[in-house]
Amino acid sequence: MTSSHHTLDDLDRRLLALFAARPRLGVLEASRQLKVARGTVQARLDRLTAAGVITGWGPEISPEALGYGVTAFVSLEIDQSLRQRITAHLERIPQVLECWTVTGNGDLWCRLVARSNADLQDVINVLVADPGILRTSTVIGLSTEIAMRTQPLVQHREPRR
Amino acid sequence: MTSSHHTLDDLDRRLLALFAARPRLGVLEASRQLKVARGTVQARLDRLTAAGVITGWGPEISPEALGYGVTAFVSLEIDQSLRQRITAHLERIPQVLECWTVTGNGDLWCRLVARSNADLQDVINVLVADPGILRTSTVIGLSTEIAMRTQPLVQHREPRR
DNA sequence: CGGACAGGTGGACAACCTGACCACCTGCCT
DNA sequence: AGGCAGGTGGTCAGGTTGTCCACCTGTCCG
Repeated sequence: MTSSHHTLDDLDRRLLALFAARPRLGVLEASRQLKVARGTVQARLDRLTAAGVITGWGPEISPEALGYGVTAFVSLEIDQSLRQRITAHLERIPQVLECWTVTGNGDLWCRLVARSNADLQDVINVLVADPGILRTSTVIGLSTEIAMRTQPLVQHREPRR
Repeated sequence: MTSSHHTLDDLDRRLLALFAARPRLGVLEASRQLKVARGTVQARLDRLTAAGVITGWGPEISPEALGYGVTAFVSLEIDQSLRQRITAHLERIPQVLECWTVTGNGDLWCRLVARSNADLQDVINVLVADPGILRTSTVIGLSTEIAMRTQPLVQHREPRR
């Protein structure tokens, strides 16, 4: 089931930590710092990418720096038969950054951003324009306690089971 | 208030779209594709970074590929006076990928990952080990309808107001 | 035991890219 | 008119990349 997943060894972890800290580092420089051959770093990177562990190197964008200072989480209760259309609808709204189908009453769960609380209202209005959306409940993010991170997970050594 | 934010022009947008599509592209190659001088690309990138729009170039890691196939969202109701200690506690749990203070009953909102539903229970047990956590409610992510994205926002042209 | 195999090493090469300059042009604000 | 930010092409030396290669090591297996 949760079968084929890549298991990291120590070098992988050091590699990922290094690149997380200094992403624009070249392969050669990285190999020097890790004290391994350049080819090794290259091979590891290729393998991690092939395994899907590394999904990209994209520039990370801060919505906040673009003026979208408000983040909100919205639960949507929807007409299940219209799910397809609704997700397509959501996809078309740029302020919807993320969306999951979840267990519980809220059938869908979305992350929104907006320029202000007033703007948030506008965004939600666009969002609920689809009549397949029966009910929504919104929660506003006040402050980030832990920003999205994966390094602790990467560095985490699962105890032998 | 939501004052100083960087406004993107057309070139910025094209630049970001290009690098989002092919992140490992060099500055020179990018300048060719965008048909501008190399220095321009360099300057834009520097400015976007200085403005905080680009926050990083880190390798993006897929928890899923590492075997953490279960994602859950947890709302925590906490003893407010212990907030500090609690967030410190959460920070120490690798499976907590993200955490916000939010409006509403759930005082904190967290994103967790786990290797399986059984493992999720273990993670939650660790999480609620802190007695300052009064109540939790968990919702499991069943499927990703829209994966975390910022490009639509970047490409979005706000209508003149 | 001997082989096959994956993965590491160090070295070599030409082709290419980077960072740091420069002089110069343009549009815009004052 | 002057100042200034930002764009353009160009130069340069030095570093980096992709791609080979031969070779070594540990492990799994018939």
